[in-house]
Amino acid sequence: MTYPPGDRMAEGATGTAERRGRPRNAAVDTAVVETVLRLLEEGTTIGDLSMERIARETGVGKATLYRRWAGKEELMVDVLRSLDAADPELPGRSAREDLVLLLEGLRRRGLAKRSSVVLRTVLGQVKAQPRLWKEYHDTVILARRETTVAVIRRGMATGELRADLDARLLSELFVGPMLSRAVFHESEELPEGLAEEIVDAVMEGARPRP
Amino acid sequence: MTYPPGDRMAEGATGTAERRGRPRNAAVDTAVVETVLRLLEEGTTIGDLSMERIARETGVGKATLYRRWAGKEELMVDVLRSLDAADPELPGRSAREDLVLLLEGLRRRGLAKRSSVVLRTVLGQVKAQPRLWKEYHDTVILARRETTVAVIRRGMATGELRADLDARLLSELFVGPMLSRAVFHESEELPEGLAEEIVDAVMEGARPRP
DNA sequence: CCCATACGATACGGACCCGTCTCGTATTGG
DNA sequence: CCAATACGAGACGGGTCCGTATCGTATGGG
Repeated sequence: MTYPPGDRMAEGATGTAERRGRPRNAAVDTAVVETVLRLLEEGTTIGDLSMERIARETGVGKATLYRRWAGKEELMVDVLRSLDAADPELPGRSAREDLVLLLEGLRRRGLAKRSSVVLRTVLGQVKAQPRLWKEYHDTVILARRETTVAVIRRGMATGELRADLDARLLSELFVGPMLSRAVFHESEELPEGLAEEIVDAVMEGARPRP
Repeated sequence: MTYPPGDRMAEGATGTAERRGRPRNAAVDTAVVETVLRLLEEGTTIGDLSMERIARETGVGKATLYRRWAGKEELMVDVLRSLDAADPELPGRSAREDLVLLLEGLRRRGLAKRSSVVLRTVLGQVKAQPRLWKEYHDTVILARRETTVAVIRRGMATGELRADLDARLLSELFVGPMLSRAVFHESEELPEGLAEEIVDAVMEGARPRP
């Protein structure tokens, strides 16, 4: 699932592309990333994640790690990539349906300890690891926002949604409540049906209709 | 501003309450907490914060730290406490006004690097430091939610807000969009007037009114 | 067959950290 | 004045980590 890097060691230009000796064991790449995810799920901080420990827990030599990644940061970037979940299919029949599907995707993601823990951890390391943050922000956060904004615009075009509001603001009206629950609270607070509840409530508004 | 602890060392019950020798320098308590906040603002991870470094950067002996706090976790709890910002005064004239004030408080908080960075950092350490999380969750997150829910209920009672929705869900409709911006995006995305925009949009709903 | 490379294991020097303790000095109460 | 405590500085033993190097052993390509 992970797709670790090609060879990063390249000391000189000596490298003829033809690799000669024993080939790398691809299973190791996967196993390492899985170990990191498991440790994160179990509550380990990025700060507490050492290459030494990762090697130990994977049952692998340190050299095997350094043969693949130049350091912790490089490894982490690959770990993040491995979390890229496919966006849900959006049938496009109605804005409401698409929005519910999007939020439902978020809800499931919040329920999967794996991504929610990683999410929190990543958020906490933003400034310390600008590369990690940029990677995550650009590939995950911005991508989701663009998808959502596109749905909003379609809804505006069909008259399903008010066209007099900023599309991005509107998208966050839908997404924000689900995200804040996923990030700030616990998984018991992400019950089934929450996606519909939020979408319908935002659609109708908080003010009583006459 | 910070109010560090009384003496935590209490080895035995020997402690007669009358303190004899040189009294502690209260300025040190403040200076230490300020140092930690500064380091966090500058992007230091909790994991990279060592007692040794905190002492060094504050210009203080390690013993001085350990005289006040039993360890890093205790110190961090006090750091978090020092961030408790007074909740804004809620005049209670209308739900809309109160909600705008609440969200405006969040916006300002997101703008203050100090709290937003600490917020992200804390979120990232949740599982690794259950005590920290509980402290933060209970004193900050739950308190805010309760305040918001109270406002919502008042609005329901006066007919300003729909009474057919769960008050907590409704509160998150208002708070979530502001929070998700503050946490996931950058401070340029927290423009003046955002609080009103969100409140009004949620009030009216996303569906066109007839 | 043979040589390049991968593998797990482990040792290495250097860095930093923890929490305690000991200096010499400052500052208080009694 | 004196006993008690605080202070900055830093030594101390014990730990973990980093990134590199070196084992002996697998496992492939040419």
